Amino acid sequence: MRASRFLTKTLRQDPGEAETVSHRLMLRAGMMQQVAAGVYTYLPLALRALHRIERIVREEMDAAGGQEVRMPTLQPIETWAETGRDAAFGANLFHLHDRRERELVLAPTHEEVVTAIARASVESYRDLPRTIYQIQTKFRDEPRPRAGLMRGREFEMKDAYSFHAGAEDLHATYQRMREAYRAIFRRCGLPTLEVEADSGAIGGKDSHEFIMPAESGEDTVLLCPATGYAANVERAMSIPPRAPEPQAEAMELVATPGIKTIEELCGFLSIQPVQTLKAVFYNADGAIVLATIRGDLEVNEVKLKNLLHVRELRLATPEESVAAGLAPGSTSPVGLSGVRRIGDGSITQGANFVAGANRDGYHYQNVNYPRDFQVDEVADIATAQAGHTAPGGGGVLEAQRGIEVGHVFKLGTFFSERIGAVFTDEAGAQRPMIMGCYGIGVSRVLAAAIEQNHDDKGIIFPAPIAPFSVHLVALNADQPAVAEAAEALYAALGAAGHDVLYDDRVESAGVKFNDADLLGLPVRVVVSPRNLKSGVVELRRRRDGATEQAPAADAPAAVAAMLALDSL
RNA sequence: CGGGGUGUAGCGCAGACCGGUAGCGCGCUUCGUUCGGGACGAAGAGGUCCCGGGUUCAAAUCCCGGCACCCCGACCA
Repeated sequence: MRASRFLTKTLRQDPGEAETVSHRLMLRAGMMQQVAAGVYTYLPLALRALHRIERIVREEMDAAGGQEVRMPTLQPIETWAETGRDAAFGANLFHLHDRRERELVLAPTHEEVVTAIARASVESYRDLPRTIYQIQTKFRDEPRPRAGLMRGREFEMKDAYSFHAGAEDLHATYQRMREAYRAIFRRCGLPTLEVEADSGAIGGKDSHEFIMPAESGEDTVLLCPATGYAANVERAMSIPPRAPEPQAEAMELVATPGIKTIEELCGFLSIQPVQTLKAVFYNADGAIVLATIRGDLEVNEVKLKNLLHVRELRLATPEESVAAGLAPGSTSPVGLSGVRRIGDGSITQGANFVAGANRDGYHYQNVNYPRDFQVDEVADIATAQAGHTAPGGGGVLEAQRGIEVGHVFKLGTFFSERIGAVFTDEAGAQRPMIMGCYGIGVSRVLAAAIEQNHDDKGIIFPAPIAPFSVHLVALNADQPAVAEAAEALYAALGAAGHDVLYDDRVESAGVKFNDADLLGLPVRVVVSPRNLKSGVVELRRRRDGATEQAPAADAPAAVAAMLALDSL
C-alpha cells in the first residue's frame, strides 16, 4: 500500500475526546472513527489488524475441533423470552421493531440460537461432542461505553459453544479450549494471565478469564507468585490477616457521639479495623439481608449474590434499613432478627469486637460471635485483597489490573433444558446436552494489544497482528534515484511475502519518521540519498530501536529476520 | 440512572463573566527556498458558533428547553 494513496492520515495532536492510551493512539493513527458512543468504524489499519487476529483465532479454533458458522444478529424477542434472558439482559439488550411491529433484538450473544442448531443437528450420543463457533459483531447497550474499543456497544467477538453427552467430555473440551486460548494469545504476541473467574448466575462451577495486564483495565486480578494461584478479585478467595483473640469479656455499651465510619471509630477508641465488625444491609431481589464482616474487610457482592441466588443485589437505602429495624450510622448484628443474616468467616476469627449498637451515637465493645449475636449462615463473602494469604497458605497475594479479553466457562444444561436440546443416550434415555461456552473479545484484543505495546511516540505492534509488517520510507522521494530504488524495493519486499506500507509521499524526514513511530509497524526500512550513496538500506526495529544496514538485495531476508525476533 | 465536564473551520483550542462585522495554532491549496526526527517565507481557501424557542435595535455570548459526546460512579450471563 502506498501512503500517498492511503485512506487515512495521522493526526499531529491528540484528539480531545480520548483519554485512554489505546483510544488516543488509534484515533491519532487514523485507525478508527467514532460514529456514536461505543460505536466505531474500523478504518483500514484497524481492520487489517483485526483480520490478523481473527486468522489466528480461526486457526486455533479449527485445530481445537471447532466448526465455523454465522448466526444472525437480528433475532425475534421470542428467542430470548424462551429462556427468560430478555429480562436477565434487561436494558443491555437493543430492541427494535419491524414493519409489522414485531419485536426484534440485536444479539448480545448467541446461546439460544446455537442451542437450537444443536437441537436440530444432534439426535444421539453418537452425534456428540460438537463445537460450533463464529466471529461476528455483538450488540450490548452498555450503561457506560468507554475508552474506544475497550468497552463498546457494538464490538467484534469470537464465541464458541460446545455440546456434550457427559460432564467428563465437557471437561476435556473445556481444557482443550483453554489450551487453544493460550495458543491464540501467545501467537498474537500478547502476554495474558489465565485466572479463575466468577461464572455468574447461569454458569456451572468452572470458569476462567484471560486477562491482559494493563493499568487501564477494568478488572483486578489477585496473583500468588509462590503458589501460582490466580483469580479475578470478584471470585478470589484468601486468608485475611489474623485478628487478636484475647479472653472474651463482658459486652458493654460505649458512647461514640458522631462516629459514623470504621476509621473514625478506630481513631476514637484507639483500636484497629481488624478489631471491629461492620454490618451492611443489602436489598436482594426486594428482601433485606444483613451481611456482617470484620471491619478490615469488604463484602464481595458477587460472592454474596451467588450465595443468595438472587438476580439483583444492591445496598439497601437508609429508608429500607430503618424499616428493617436499623439505626443508620451504627448498624449492628447484635439483637437483630427478622431479616436474613449472613456472616463472613472472619467473624469467627478474633474476639472482643467493637460493633454498632443499633442506636445512634453508641457502639458495643467486647462483642463475640456467637455469644452476642447470631447469623443464619457463615460463608466466605469477603473481598480478597493484596497482602492477604493465598488459599491454602504458602504465599501472599499481589494485585494486578488488566483487561478481560477472553472468558471460558461450563454452562451445564441451562440452555439445553429450556430450548429442548436433548439427545438419546446409550441406554435409550433422552437427556439434555451439557454445554460449554468460550468467548474472545476480538476488537478488545486489539485495544488491549495497544495498551500493552506503546511508548510516548506511538504504537508498537506485535509483529503477528500488525496491519503491515514493514514500513518502507523513502526520504526525498521526489529525487528520481530514490524513487526508483524505493519502488524496486517495494516490489521486492512484496514479492518476498511482506505486507508493506510504502511511504512514497513528498514529506520531510521528520514527518515520515514520526508517522512511522506512531503507526508502530514492526520494521522500518529507509531508502534515502545518503543510503543510496553507501549502497545500502537501513532497517530499524520499532520495539527496541535496533538498527542495521543491508544491501537492498538482502533487505527482504533481513526484514524477515527482524520480524522473527520480534515475535514471542 | 446519579455526579462532573464539553459542544465555535478537517483537528486542537481562545472568544462568553461584560451582547456590537468570528479568531489563534496545526492541517489544507498555490509559488519559492529547504531536505535524515513534526522546515521557512509569501499569498489563499475553509464557519448552520450542537438544535429549538425566548429577550434585545443587535445573541457564539443572556434566559428557557432539548440533543450529543467525554470522565467518575452505579451497571456490566
